[in-house]
Amino acid sequence: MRERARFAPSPTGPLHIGGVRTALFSYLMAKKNNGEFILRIEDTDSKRTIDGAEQHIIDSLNWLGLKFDEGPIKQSERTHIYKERIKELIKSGLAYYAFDTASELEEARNEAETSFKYNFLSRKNMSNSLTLSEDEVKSRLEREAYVVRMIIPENETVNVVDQVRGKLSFKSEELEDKIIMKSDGMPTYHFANVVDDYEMNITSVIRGEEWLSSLPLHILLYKHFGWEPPKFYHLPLILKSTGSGKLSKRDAEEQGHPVYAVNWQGSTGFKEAGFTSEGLINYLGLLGWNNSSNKEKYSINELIDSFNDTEINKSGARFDYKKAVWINHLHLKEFSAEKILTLANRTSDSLIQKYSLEKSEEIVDLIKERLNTTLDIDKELSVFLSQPKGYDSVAIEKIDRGLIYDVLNFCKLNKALISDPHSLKNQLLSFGSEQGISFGNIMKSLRLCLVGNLSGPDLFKIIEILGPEETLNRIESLTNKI
RNA sequence: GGCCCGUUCGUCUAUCGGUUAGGACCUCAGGUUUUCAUCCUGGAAAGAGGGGUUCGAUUCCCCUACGGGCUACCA
Repeated sequence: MRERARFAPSPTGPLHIGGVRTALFSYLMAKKNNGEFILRIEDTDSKRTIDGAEQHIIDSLNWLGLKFDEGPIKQSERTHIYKERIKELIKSGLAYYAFDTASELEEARNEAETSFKYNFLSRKNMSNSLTLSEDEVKSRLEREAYVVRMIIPENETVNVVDQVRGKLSFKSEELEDKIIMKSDGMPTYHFANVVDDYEMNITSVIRGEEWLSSLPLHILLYKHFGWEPPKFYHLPLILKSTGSGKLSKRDAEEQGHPVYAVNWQGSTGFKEAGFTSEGLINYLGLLGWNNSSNKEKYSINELIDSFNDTEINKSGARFDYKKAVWINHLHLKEFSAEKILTLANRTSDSLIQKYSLEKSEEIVDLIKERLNTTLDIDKELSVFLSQPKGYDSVAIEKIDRGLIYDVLNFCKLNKALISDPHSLKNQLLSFGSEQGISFGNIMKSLRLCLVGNLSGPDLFKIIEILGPEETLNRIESLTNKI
C-alpha cells in the first residue's frame, strides 16, 4: 500500500512550532516512502475557528517548502460523509442518541464521588436512546437538541500500539462514551479524524503526544466500523526552554524567540526573525529524532533519506533557541552569494546598483561566514553602502585619539597608497615601527574610521571594494570628528 | 484526584548487559586573525532514588520521586 501521511491541524489559531514539527515529520514519513503528504483542515468547531488561521498554516508550509500533494481538505465541507457514518454506527447499535443537557451533565459530575464517566454503568441513568422508549426517542429527536455517543464496551482491555512507545493498554471502564456528533450536527474531532483517515486511505497518523490518551477511543471506533487502523505515531511534545510545560506563545515571547514559522499579526515569525526555512527545518528535524550519527547539518533531502520512523524519541524536548540559531548559521554560510542577496531585506538592491551583480556577490562572499540570521545580511552589507552613522566612542578612547589622528593623517598624506591596498599594508607596517605604534592599533584606528566599530571582514578587502575616493572620504570624516 | 506517557552533562542527544558513558549547543581556557566573528585545540559538565534479575546493569523488572499529557457538545 502506498504511504499516505497527513498533517491535520485545526484552524483555531496560527500554526506554531510544535505543529510545524508534526507537519515536518509527516512530510518526512510520506517522502521517505515515496508516498503522499496531505493537508487536512480540521475545522469542525466553527466557534473556535479563527479568521486567517488556515491561510497562516498554508503560508507557513509554503515558506518551509513542505509541499502537500493533496488538500487542503476541509472537514467542514464533508459533514454529509460523517452523518452517513454516524447512521451506520447507530444502526449497528454501536452509537446512540443522548439528550442530556449541559447542566444535567454538570450535575452528574458534581454528584459523583470520584470523577463522573458517561459509560456502561452511568448511561442507564441518563436520557438516551438506550434508556428511553422508541416513541419517546423519536419525538425528542424532533423537538430537542441531541448528541450521538459511541458505545464503549464494558470490562474490556483495549490494546493499542503506538509506533513510538510500543504496546499500550487501557481498561474500557476508564473510558467514556465519547460524543461523536455534537448537537449542531458537526462531528467531534475523534469521529471526523477516524472517518477521514479511513476515507482518505491514510497509512500513518503522526500527531502530538497530547492525543495519546484518545488513542483507545480511536481504535475502538475503527473496530466498530470493522476497519483496519493505520499506524500511529505520537510525537513527544516541545517544551519551553526553561521552566516546565509545553512551549507556548507567551513563554516564547518571554524567552525572546518566535513560536510561529511566519508572522502572525503582531508576532514575529522565525522567518522574519532571520531564520532560513532550511535552518528551521533542520533544527526541528533534530528535535525528537536522530539517527545516532553525529551529523548535525541536514538539508531537507538528507532528512528524508536519513529519516527512520523507529528512531523517533519518546520524551519531550526543550526548545533551544541558541542551538537553532547555530544551525541556521551552518546553512547560511554555505548558501550561494546569489541566494543570500535575495534573502536580504533592504540592502541588496542598492548594493547591486552601486557595485554590480558580480561585485556584489564578491562582497557577500566576504561576509557570508559571519551570518547567524538573515537579519545580519543588511548589517554586514551596510558597511559597503554608506559611511558609518556613528563611531564606537568606547573604542575611540581605548585606542587613543591622538594615535588615531596620526594614523589617519598618514593615510591622507599618502593618498596614492589607498588605491593599492597591498603596498598600503606594507607602508603602514613600517610607519608603525617608526612611530612606535603597534600594528594592531593602526588597524583598529583604520577600521574604526571605515566601519564605525571594531568588527567586520578583512580591512584591506574593504578598502579595495570601497575604492580610494570613498576610503579617503571616510578618513576625512572621522578626522574632522575627533 | 484518576488514567496514560516519560526520566543520560544546564540543553538536544548516542549507548540496543561488559564503554575512560560519545557528539553537538552553551560555557571556560588556549591558538589562528589587523579587530570582532568564523575556524582549530583543549577543559568543565550526566545515567532521579531505592530494590531486585544477572558474574556484571545507564541498559531488563518492580516501587518511589519528579516531569508531562489527558480527564469538554475544544481540537
